[in-house]
Amino acid sequence: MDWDLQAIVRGCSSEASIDFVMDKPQSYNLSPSSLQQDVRFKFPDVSETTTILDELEELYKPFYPQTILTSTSISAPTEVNKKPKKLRKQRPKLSDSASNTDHPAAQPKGGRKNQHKRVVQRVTADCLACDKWAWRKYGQKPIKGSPYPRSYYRCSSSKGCLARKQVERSSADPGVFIITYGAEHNHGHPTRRSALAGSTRSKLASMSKAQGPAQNKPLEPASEASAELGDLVYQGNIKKEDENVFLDGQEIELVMPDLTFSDELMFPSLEDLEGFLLDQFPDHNINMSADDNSWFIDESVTLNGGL
DNA sequence: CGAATTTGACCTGCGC
DNA sequence: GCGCAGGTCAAATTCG
Repeated sequence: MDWDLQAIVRGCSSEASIDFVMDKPQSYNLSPSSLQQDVRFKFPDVSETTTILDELEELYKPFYPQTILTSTSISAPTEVNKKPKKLRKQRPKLSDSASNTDHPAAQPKGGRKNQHKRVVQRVTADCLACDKWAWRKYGQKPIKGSPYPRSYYRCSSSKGCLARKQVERSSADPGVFIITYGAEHNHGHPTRRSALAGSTRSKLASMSKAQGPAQNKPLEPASEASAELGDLVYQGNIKKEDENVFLDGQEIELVMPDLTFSDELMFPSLEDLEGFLLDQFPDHNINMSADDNSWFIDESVTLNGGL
């Protein structure tokens, strides 16, 4: 068996779930009492093994609504102390706004202390639009050693949200964008409907603009404007020989863990769970049954090519 | 006209 | 202490 694919890896780093062609049609079955991850794989060159739930939790922790946080690493939302309007050439000392330190993410500006609890993702341009948060660009800087500038975004979904993200095109692979998330949202994850009504400017407009006056920019605004939380994407060739699976010649381990966790911990309401599923399985049809409290995700692969 | 983006200035941390 | 680099601000600009 041998096929080319674009594997959508859900999670990050060493271990995650992956969508790929199955010999037999497969469906995901998630009950309200447990979420069962169907597939987990591990890269052989990574020694430390964590569960996919750890990865997912780590990945999404900064974006959880405060009410469903399971970790104490994220403080309760605090009122943002808005600094007084600054004059162009007379900005107040940052030490003046000492109350900003109430929030862990409200570190002094311009510094590099705000780098704890960061989530880094590598995504392709196709996957930049997976994020359902609304982001507003507030800066762009050339980065030493990289031909591409880094763009800075803050969350515009909620007033006072301290969530930040940086989007940078990989110098090694211009087709890959490196997204770094910092701070955390102090509000709930927007539903798909609300996200669609986001505040960002039309991507098409930016795209057309990118092809116009700003065409010499290293990083097109269209790409950045849609640069949102996405899945980690591996593009490669998967081969299956007997019981072994190889990704670009490297053997990967496929395991079927029996992992469960309480949805009550993760999703305070059915709507949150539905939103989560829609985000996690955007290419699947999610059938929700109120009778038996089950969610069925029809299998449809996000692959290029075939057998 | 309001909102998002652009872009130069400003601020801070870090290395030397 | 100084300079560099990264991160943020906010006026100007652009766009729907």
